Amino acid sequence: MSNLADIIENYILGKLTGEQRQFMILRRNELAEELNCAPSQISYVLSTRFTANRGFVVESRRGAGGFVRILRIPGQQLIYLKAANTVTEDPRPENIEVVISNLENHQMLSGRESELMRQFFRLTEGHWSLAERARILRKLILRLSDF
Amino acid sequence: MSNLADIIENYILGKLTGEQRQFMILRRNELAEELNCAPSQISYVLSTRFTANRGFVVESRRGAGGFVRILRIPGQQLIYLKAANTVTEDPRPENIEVVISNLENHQMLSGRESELMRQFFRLTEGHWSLAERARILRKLILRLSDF
DNA sequence: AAGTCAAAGGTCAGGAAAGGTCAAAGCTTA
DNA sequence: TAAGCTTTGACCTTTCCTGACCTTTGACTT
Repeated sequence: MSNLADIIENYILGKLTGEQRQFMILRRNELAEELNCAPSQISYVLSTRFTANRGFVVESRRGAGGFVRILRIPGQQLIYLKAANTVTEDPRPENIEVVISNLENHQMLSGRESELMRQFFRLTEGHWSLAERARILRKLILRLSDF
Repeated sequence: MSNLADIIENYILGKLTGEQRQFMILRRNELAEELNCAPSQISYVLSTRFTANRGFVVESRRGAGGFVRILRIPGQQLIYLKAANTVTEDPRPENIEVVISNLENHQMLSGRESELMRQFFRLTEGHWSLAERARILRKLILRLSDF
């Protein structure tokens, strides 16, 4: 029960919870060297353990001065993120309805807001590819989490 | 009454109750090797004996560094399981009475239920082998834990 | 300003190491 | 013998980890 992935996860979690931080920044290569592993292993852990569904957002920049920033998201925003993640690749009306009414149930959307979204997708049915509709719905939701 | 499945069950139960732990972690392949059986047999025992209804939760992870974690859920079902395990191989009336009244004391059997069981064994005395009576009593008790 | 370079981080396929499943054969017992 | 547990083995899925190769970014050159 202590493979590399766990060690890396604990290292990061330790920095986050131990120091009561809402975020942390690290250099991928540095950490890899410190923990004696391949840099890609850090990426692996980030993508499997620090997912949006688990309440994290990972941002990064490449090139000189590159970095990886890991943020933990507070509860409410998490609900939006989870909702965005339940949007399927080919969102049929039922899926859209599930997502919207779920948000409404969590009181993350007012009645008027949710009705607005419903109408929006009803009225634009067949206008874009399903993948495009998915992208739009996700973005709409994530946008909401900023207000 | 000591086939592989029982041995495995007792091994795990021993670790749990003997060391007063609320959980234990094991490697499926390791344990299989130690007990000289097929790994899938461990899975079999876990899925048949360490069920939620009997007060356990089993979690696992595959792949490198995989493991199996067995947790006992504090509470009621466990009492049934313990009772079933105190049934001796040759259950004389005294043993049966001890088991039943113990369950009654723990309020796991109503007065009517325990009387039902008492009568049942009284009325069938000498009908089967003692081993068979033991098997029946255990099953009765475990069945109760499912409700 | 444009081009070049070195220094990040990202991706992905593939091998290895677990554990999971399931059908079928083997036992036990009524 | 029928019913119901046990066991096993063949095959599947998941998770981990690395290395080769790709892309992005900032700094330096010209």
